[in-house]
Amino acid sequence: MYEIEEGVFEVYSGARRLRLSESSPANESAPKEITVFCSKDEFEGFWKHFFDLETDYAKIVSRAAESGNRFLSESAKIYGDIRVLHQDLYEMLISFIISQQKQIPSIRKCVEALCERYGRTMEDRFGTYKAFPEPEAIAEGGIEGLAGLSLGYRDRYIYESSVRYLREGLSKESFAGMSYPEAKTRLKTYEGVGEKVANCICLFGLHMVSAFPVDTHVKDILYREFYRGEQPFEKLSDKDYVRILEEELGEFVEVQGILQQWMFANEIGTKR
DNA sequence: TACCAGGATGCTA
DNA sequence: TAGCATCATGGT
Repeated sequence: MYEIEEGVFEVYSGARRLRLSESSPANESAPKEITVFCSKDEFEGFWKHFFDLETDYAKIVSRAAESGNRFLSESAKIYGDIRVLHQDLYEMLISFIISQQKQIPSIRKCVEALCERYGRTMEDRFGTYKAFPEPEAIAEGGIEGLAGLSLGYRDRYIYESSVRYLREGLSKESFAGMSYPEAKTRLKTYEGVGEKVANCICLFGLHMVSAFPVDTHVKDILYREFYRGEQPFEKLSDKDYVRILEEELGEFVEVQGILQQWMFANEIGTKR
């Protein structure tokens, strides 16, 4: 999501782009009005599902708001309008491989550079733009074709994962009928995909909202807001965080990935 | 300059 | 299995 001018945004997914604007109503307590600039068919056929508009989040928001945990409650109240998007699987695979050991602005630059080099040039009513690359383009370009994009050691992971993605004909349908733990296990066989990245792909690429990615920010949250023990932060292991999650957020297990998004947004203080 | 980033991997005990 | 070093690169 990019804000290209005040109140005007662009959203990209795969080869698609959507422009939308938000306007503040005269009555400040009324919800903001969103205008999407696309055909009704395109909205109903793609973007409505992309934004997960079929799902009623109100119950989840109110449950979280009344959870009794100060931080979770606050996060739900402030950021409960953030939805877990139905994003493209390959795009999530590559984007989250890039994300490891990088800051968010740097991740964004890398993805843009990758699109610029390997994405197809697309055109809509607002002009031309670059799509997210197809796996074929990355595979054909070879590992050397990824040089100069600030990818560092991740270039090999991106290339090899792209080749495997093609060879196995991977798609969202490949995971149909698979449980969240089964999907995560399969994803972790890909180069450069560990526990955290696999969870992100499950959450954003497969919409498995039980997935709860634990990164550096989430570790801070879990320790500061949920941990009841006496150990110092440095002493906690990954297993400890899994235990904290089960004990403190177990009642939300079927939607905990959604709560993760709200708390993450609250932690980094931006509404993306 | 030193340290850290929406971590993953391979080696060692 | 747990703990640790190492892996590029950019930002602070």
